[in-house]
Amino acid sequence: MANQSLDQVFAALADPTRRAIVMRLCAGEASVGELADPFDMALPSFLKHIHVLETSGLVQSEKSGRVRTCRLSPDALLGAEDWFQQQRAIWEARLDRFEAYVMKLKKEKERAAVKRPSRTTKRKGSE
Amino acid sequence: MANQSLDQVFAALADPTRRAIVMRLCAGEASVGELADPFDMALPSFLKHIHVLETSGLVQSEKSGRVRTCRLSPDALLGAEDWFQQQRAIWEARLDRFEAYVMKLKKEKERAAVKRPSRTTKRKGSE
DNA sequence: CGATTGGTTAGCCATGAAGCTAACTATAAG
DNA sequence: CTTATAGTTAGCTTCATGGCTAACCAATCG
Repeated sequence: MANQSLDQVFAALADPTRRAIVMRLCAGEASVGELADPFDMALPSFLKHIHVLETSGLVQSEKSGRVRTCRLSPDALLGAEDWFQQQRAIWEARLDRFEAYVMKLKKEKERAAVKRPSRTTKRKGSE
Repeated sequence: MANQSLDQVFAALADPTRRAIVMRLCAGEASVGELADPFDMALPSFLKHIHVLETSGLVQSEKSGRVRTCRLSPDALLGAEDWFQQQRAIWEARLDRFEAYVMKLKKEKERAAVKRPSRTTKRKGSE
């Protein structure tokens, strides 16, 4: 469910047109026509992008009269951002452990160097 | 250039298999075989995913002997995370402005209510 | 050397994504 | 009522993606 959503959010953001739309909507809501204006693209093609953004949950829209107004719905965006932050947390934890490991190795090497100087300490550093 | 890269990074992350690989690699490097093991997928299919991750810049790999070892290269990941943070910054700035605007409206309405009480104040709240 | 393991290449297929035009609906505007 | 505007639907083409099998290196192991 959340995975499904991540699939769709990332897929939606993989397209430069759609990223541009999201960026535009960050600055405030807009009608389909206003959104489509900067793009050299037929309206039906453009509408598909809007639809992709809607089904990904990144954008909501509502029609009043003959104009459809789109706004960003930031939840999906935040969800994706969370994913990055989780990965980064894991990554950084690992780096810390790795660094600690390297420091340990270094100290052991120093101690060994004191005990028996001049020996090409072979390091078996497979991760 | 950076846009091109964002395209590829987001496209890479739109696939659950590839996200799983990235998550796995956050915990440390691994060989192609180790990475492929949890997945019920033919090796050539799996290799394509690895390749997508490599061309997106998310993963680096190097072959020694007959085993190819993959590691995460966090730059692309951080680049994508930056994109989110920029959008969020813009979004939040807008929200602040919007809130200020609403507060202003509210105060004006209050002042108006004092001047001439009992009148259905029609709000022209477009944006 | 011969067999095994780990990865790779080539090529096929089905599906989906991204673009288009043409034609249609429905609300404003004159 | 008529026309223009804003969006929508249908249907087509083209190309990319994700999966497969079969066959092929190239290191290791026995």
